[in-house]
Amino acid sequence: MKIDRAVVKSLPLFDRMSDEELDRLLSYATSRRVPQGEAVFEQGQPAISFFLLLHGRLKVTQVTEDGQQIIVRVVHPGDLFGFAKALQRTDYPGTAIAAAESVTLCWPTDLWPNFVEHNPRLAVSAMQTIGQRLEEAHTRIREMSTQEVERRVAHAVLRLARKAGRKEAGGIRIDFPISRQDIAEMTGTTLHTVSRILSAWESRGFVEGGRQKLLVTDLEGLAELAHGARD
Amino acid sequence: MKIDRAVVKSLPLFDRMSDEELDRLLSYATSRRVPQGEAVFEQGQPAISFFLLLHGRLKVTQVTEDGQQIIVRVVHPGDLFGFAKALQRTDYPGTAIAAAESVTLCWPTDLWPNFVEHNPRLAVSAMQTIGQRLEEAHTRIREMSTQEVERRVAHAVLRLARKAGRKEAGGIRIDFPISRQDIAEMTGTTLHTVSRILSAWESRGFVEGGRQKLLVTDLEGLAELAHGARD
DNA sequence: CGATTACTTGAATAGTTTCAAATCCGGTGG
DNA sequence: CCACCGGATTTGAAACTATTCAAGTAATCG
Repeated sequence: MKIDRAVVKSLPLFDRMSDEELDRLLSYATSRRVPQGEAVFEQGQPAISFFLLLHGRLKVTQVTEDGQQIIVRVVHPGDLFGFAKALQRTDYPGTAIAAAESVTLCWPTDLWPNFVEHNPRLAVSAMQTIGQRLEEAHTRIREMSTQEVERRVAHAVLRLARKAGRKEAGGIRIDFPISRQDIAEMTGTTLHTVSRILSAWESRGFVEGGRQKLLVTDLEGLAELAHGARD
Repeated sequence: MKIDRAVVKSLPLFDRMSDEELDRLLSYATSRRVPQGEAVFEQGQPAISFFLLLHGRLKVTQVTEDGQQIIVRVVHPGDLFGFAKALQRTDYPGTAIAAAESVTLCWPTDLWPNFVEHNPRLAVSAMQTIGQRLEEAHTRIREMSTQEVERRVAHAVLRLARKAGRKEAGGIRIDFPISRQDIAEMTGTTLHTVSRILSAWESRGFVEGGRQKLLVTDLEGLAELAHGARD
C-alpha cells in the first residue's frame, strides 16, 4: 500500500524531521489496511514490529487467566503502539484490534535502536509517550480506587470525547463504533451497569445513545459529574 | 554522608560499569539518610533530582483532588525512583515517604542526559524499569477490574513477600512496617475490609498479623487463593 | 502511665453485580 | 422489499460484596 507522506508529515512526532530523514524512515516502513474487527497483533505473539496508527481506531485488550477481558487503552491516529521491544519485551503484552477500519505504518523492531540513534527526538517522544501512558495508568488506578462507577464512566466518556470526538450538530460524536461492553471493559464494570448509567444520562440530557454509538450532548454537565459537583 | 561504593557496585544496574565510570557517577551524587515517616520529595514539587534507594523502603503516594490517598508503588533497595524528568515532567507526580529508615543516592536531574550518553546501559535500564512499571500498573488495573478484594489483597501481599520478604522461623516476614491502611491504599479498599480479610487468613493459618507487622506463614495457600483455586 | 495510633469487629446500608427476560436494531438472504 | 436472525441494549428483581458507621480493644511512645 502506498504511504501518504503528507499525512505522516503532519504528525507532531515527525514535524521537525528533515525530508531526507523522513524518507529514510518511510523507506523501511510498510503500510497496512486493517479491516474492522481484525487484529494488528495478538497478546503473546513475538514482537517483530512496531507501529504507527495513521487512520482509524484500535482497542488494545488483555485477557486474564480466567478469560475476562479488559481494554487497556484506545489507540488514536498519530499514536505509536506495539513498541514492546523498546521496553525490553519480546512479545506483545496485549492484542490490538481495529475498532474501525484502520491504516497502520509498520517497522521491523530491529530498526528501533537505529532510528533512535539517528533521531534523538524520536527517542524523547517515545519516552514521553511511555511516561504519559504510565500517568494514564496511574490515573485509572486512582479512579478505580477512589471513585464509584458512574464517575469513572463519566471520565472515560470525557476522555473519548477529547481524543476521538467530532463536532456535530447537537453535540460531540464519539467517532468510532463503541459498545456498552467496551465502555464496561474500560472502566472495570459490567455492560449492564454502563447501560443503566447511560440511560440515566440520556434522560438527564447529557448524552444520546444508540447501537455502538455515543453522542455527548452536554460536555459541561458530564464534566461536572465527573468531578463530583453533581450526583 | 559517605557513600558505600561496595553497596552500589553490587546493584544489577551498575555491575557491568567500569570502576572509573562508577566513580565519576558517584562523584556527582550525594547520599541522604531519610528517617522513617519523612518525605524524600513531595507531589507537585519541581523535579530537581532523581534518586536511587540504597537501604530501607519507600511508599510513593498520590493524593486525589478530593483528598483521598493511594499508594502508587513501593520502592525497594536498588530501585531508581523520582526520575520524572526522564519522562519529560517538570514536577514529581507523587510523594515518596520513608516507610522505614532509608538511605538514598541523589543526583541533579540535569545530569540525566549526560549520564545516559556515557552509559547507554543506564538508559536501557531506565527504559526497562519504566516498562516494568507500566506493566505493573496494567496488572493492577486488570486485578481491580476483574477480581474481588480478597484476591487483590492476596496478590498485593504476595508481591510484598517476593520483593520485601525476609525468611524467618515460621514464615516470610514483610521487612518493613506496613499498616492495614497501607494495604488498603495499595489495593483500592478500606482498612476495615483488609483487617477482616487478614483476620480470616490468620484463623486459616495463612498469615500472622500484628501492629504494622505481617508474617506470611503459608505462601502456597495464599498463592492458591490469589489464583482463584480456593475461596 | 496517659495519650495516641493501630487494629478488630458487629450491624446497617449502599452500590454493583448477577440472573433473567424482553426488546431493539441492522443487516442478510429469500 | 420484507421477514428473520443474531448481537446489542434495556430493565427489573434478587443476591452479594464491600463500605460506612460505631464502638471497643490492643499496642506503642513519650
